[in-house]
Amino acid sequence: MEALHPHTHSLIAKMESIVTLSGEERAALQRLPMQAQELRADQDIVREGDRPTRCCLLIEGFACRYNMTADGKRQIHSFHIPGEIPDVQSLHIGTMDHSLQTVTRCTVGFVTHEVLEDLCDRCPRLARAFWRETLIDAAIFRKWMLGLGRKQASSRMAHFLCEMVTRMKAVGLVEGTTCAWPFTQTELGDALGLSTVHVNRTLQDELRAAGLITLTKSTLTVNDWEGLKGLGEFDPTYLHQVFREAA
Amino acid sequence: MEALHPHTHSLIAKMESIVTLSGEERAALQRLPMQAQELRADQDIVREGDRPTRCCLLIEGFACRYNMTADGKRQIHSFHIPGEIPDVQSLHIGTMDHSLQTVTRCTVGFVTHEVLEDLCDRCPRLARAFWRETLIDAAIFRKWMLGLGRKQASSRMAHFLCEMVTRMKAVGLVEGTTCAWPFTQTELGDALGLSTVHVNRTLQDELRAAGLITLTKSTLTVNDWEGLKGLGEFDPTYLHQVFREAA
DNA sequence: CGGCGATTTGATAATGGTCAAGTGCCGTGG
DNA sequence: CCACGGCACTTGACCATTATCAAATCGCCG
Repeated sequence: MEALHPHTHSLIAKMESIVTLSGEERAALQRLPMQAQELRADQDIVREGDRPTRCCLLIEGFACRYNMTADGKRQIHSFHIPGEIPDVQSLHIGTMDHSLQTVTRCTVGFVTHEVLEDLCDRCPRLARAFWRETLIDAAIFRKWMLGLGRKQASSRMAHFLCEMVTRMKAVGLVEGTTCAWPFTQTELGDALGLSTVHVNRTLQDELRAAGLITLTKSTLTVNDWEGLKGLGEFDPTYLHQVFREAA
Repeated sequence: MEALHPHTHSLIAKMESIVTLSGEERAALQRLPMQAQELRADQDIVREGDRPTRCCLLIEGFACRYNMTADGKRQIHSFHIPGEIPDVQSLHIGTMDHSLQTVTRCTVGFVTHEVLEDLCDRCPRLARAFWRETLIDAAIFRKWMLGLGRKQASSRMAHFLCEMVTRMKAVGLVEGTTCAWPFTQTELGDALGLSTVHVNRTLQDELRAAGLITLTKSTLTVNDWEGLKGLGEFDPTYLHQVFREAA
């Protein structure tokens, strides 16, 4: 059975980072019918205005959700890691008010609303877990808003790095103090409300110069977790994870 | 029966703006056991770090939720109007990651988690409606993030005005093109990520000068809805209301 | 009438944006 | 194997939106 759906490992890892699953619930997730698909980087999965009839499970790779202004500026409001269903909300809200896009090459699994609703009916605790996940999403938005509205570029950036490392750690994507880093500086800017130029300068002058991190095109190493946490005023409580904070 | 709980009128008006209620559901809401209380302006109802065992129904008046930076700057991430339960999420997320505060004098009704969970069990469609409400909340956050990260002060402000008028209209708080306006310029700044001074200048130089609005301490009149909408790039779809847009 | 918070206005400073140009890295094709 | 092309990153110079500091006025409530 399991062999038929190796795709659910990341889903289960993610769910277990925010709730405790029973054996039955785990089994139900493992049997979740889905249509797997490979996608290239920078491809829209659903767009603002769409009325999807299925949700997208991110099996492997990274994705983001964003909105755009009339003059073409983009604001990314969330990044998604393997195991997440970035658009569960489409179950309850018909029309997309934003777009979902791959950041890297991705493996995704499409699950119909019908299947998910059936799952929620049969396993009310899973329904609550999905609700909980959307609520944590909203909590992340709130902290980002605090940064966008009231913090300096360097602090905002440090907070963002702490958040991503903590979330990745929860699903086993961090090795010691190092993790894969799939984001370009342009994407960082679109998430932090900064220009690419300023992202670059902030990384150089505030984070790398202070020895807080080592960041290459594809890898992030946190050299001084306490320093980074302090600069970003990061407190992981809002992620409401079952297991606490990265080291 | 009804006489015992005149407090549920605004709740029902709000619920009906986002879902269609059956008679039974309406009755269940009307009988909702709660402890009513009067609160002064600018009083915290729950604080970041609390682990509340009840939710707060806003019966009359306006409230806001906010976070603060270490150096005391405040970011308001939502305003709440009568009929809303700003902290429903505490049902599923134990620890508050932000604070809830009155903006004006308020009448609130405290409903225990127990009572709300029982209500959700007995009326699954109401549970879904609450979920839906938290999702709309998140949609509002996303649009605010677009403003905070990527729009100019004037556009952000115009969008905010459009949003509030549209939401108030949905629960009958708008008279023609005029509504009560309970927010100070400092509160506006804390919501829009601007200094009070700049809020004032933006109102003067961009919105009033262009004849878009008339704003006094306590009243807002929209003189040019289309102009305001245009400036704010406002499209009410994201509010996912059952009845569309203000006039 | 007095007092205090909210609003308004002026002057100056700073964070971060824009424009421009150059470097480095990596995959592709000859 | 090496040259080419494109994209991401980097750096410099200049500019603009918005913050900060300071002070005056308005308006409401007691």
